[in-house]
Amino acid sequence: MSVSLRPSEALALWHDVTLDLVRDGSHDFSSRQITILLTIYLEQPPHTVRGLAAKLNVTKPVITRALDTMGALDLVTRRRDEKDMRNVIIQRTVKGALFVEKMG
Amino acid sequence: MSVSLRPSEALALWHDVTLDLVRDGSHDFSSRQITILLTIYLEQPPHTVRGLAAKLNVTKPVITRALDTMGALDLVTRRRDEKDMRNVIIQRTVKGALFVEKMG
DNA sequence: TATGACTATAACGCTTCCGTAACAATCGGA
DNA sequence: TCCGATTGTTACGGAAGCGTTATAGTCATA
Repeated sequence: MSVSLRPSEALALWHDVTLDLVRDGSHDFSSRQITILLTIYLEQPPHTVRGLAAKLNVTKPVITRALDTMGALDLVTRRRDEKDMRNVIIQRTVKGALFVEKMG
Repeated sequence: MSVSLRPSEALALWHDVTLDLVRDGSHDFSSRQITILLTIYLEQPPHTVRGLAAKLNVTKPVITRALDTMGALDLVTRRRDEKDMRNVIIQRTVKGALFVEKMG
């Protein structure tokens, strides 16, 4: 299944999605949080705090805090890297996958 | 010009756009603010504070605050309704139109 | 093993946003 | 002409995010 759309229609589609997210009111994510979530679920793993911070051009505490809040909602999980215990590997969850898929 | 895409590709596109917005760091809008902005520029006017609040399912002060911050950036303007001085009509600006178009 | 580099996180003060509640201005009908 | 209803805004206390800085744990190498 695919759709064909012009930029204006893409904006309208985007508008509809964010409108639903805002109207729903269940979660109140910031733009950064949504971007982090999409990065985790759309780009190839493994993801680390440092890697995400570098990719999004933000500081590391921003990533840590976002993972805290999303982890509390069970949208993301953290695990220490067995190979290098300094690293933290961000893992996807079923709930998070369903959430992202729902956006699509 | 148009593109054809499946839901997963739409998510990827969305990801790219928000990623650019976050990486750029020029403005740091919340999801609500972006949704309000898109509503103003994509849906048919006139827009009022009460109307936007009802449509987005948020309280009126949320709209007022968003209009304050976006008005400071010249992305939106307010004007009293001549017919009913209680109402405030939200108007688009050239700068705001360019910003929204840039997103598309 | 001792030291410096590197990772993620915690602590701090600051800013911004939230919802509730109160407020002033305006409308419209009794 | 009042007076209740409606509109947008402001005030307030609390919650959450930010960047900088400091800290604890881990690695790697001399």
